[in-house]
Amino acid sequence: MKLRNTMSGELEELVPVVPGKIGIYVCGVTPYDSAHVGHAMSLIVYDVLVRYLRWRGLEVTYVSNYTDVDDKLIDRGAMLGVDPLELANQNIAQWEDEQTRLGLMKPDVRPRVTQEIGPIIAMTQEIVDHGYGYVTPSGDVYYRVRAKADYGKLSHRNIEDLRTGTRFEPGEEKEFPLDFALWKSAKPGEPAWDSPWGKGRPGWHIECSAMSRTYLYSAEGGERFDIHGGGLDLIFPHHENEIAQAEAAAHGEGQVFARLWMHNGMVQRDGEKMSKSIGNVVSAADALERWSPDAIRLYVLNSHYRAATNLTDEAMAAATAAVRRLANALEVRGSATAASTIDVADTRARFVEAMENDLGAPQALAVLFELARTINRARDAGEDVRDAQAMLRELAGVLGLALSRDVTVQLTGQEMRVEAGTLGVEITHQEAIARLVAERTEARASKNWARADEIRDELDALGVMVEDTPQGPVVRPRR
RNA sequence: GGCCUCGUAGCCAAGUGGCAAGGCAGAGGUCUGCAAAACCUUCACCACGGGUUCGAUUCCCGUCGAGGCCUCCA
Repeated sequence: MKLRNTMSGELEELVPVVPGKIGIYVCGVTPYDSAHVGHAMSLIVYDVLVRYLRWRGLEVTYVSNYTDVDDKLIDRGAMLGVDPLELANQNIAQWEDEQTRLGLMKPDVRPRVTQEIGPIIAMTQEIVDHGYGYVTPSGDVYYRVRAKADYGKLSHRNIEDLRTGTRFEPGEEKEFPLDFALWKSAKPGEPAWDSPWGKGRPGWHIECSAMSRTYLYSAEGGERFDIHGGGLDLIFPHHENEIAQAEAAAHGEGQVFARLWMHNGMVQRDGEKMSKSIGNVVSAADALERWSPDAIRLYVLNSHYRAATNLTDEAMAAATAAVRRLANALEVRGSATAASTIDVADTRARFVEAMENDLGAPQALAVLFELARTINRARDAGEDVRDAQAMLRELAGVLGLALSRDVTVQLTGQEMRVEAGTLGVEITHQEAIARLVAERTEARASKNWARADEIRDELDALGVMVEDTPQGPVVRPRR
């Protein structure tokens, strides 16, 4: 598989550090507020990467963190009058619930800064010991940017470029404006932990260097792991600094740490940046309320992960309809009278080819749509499409699309299939619906079309539509 | 100001130096009691101006426009 490496800017073959295994670290959120669709997009991208690699037989260790103590959390906590650590807990709990609803796999490890203080202090000490960090009289510890000749290699900047516009803030004890905090001494009332430099807390970037080391370095792999991912906006300074810290701790100038850096593009809303000030931020909760998990995922996968995507209501409606199209191709209708002529191996090969090329989910999706059309056509021709449907379900599953999650309900003695999952809508009034559907079936049998149509309107009022198939009526949530 | 992306049909969005994927929407048709679903047909002068080339949407330069980073950000 080839992936675009931000470090080199080139497509690079993914060669596992340890054969057969892949270690991935993805930067998660700082939970000072609810998560939004941008966070969802990011995790969907890496979720699909992990699913794909596992499907291809690799043993993947997937780590994604929470930065649960940080300036913004402290500020927000103070504003709301709540304990910042408690605020983080609440937002993490909400976000984890949303992640589950979005169909995101749980990472193998979800480390939190507050639970990794020991390893963070240890790494900070190593950086200081190796001459890349220094301690100030107030008990802050800074990273000495100028100590590292290749600082800026990820974001392709040099220290002179970066220095433009920076200056010392009053009261800072830095040697150089670009130096960044590894450890911050505690102010009164702030969350704090004991350290060799007094009470304090970790700086922003150190946690990821320390936690990826804890969970992804291995005896065979040494001081490196395979993939580090996150949003494009994290390239500088966050990821640049992670590299600097990890390499300083490892006492190396050559590239160690993550072998391949992946960055996903940003989600825009109606062509504009999502921002609090514009008031156009779509929260994960908003998104889950309006659109199905599959529609959100399909929307994300429809564009390449590195590109910025433009979230519009129309695009989401299109994604919703597109999900339905795939789900419809999985329905069993009629009985087959002929063997299948569909080449599922070819479909699978084209899917793999698309995914191998820098996670080409848009093209992989196109392969699925083509398969759906082929299935529908073959089904109409009376072919046995079960193998093709199984392939469609399998490949959609690799992308994390659940497609239909049909439930069959047995009510008033009549079996009726109710498809709910594809639209993420709960079906209510099941008994009334079942009764009306049964009555409509009778009306249709006696060619009482007026009554049949009237019942359709009544069902519409209950939020569902009824579709007649050779196997009987199917009830779906109304669009 | 510096670094870096991107500008493709009504909308979302792939992609390639040699007649432009896919989805949604639209139009016509088949099927259906009617619908729905499905199938068939149809729908693009690839921002603009130069250049390189036998040939560019694809490479290079410029213009305009959008976005990211340079301070917190998925």
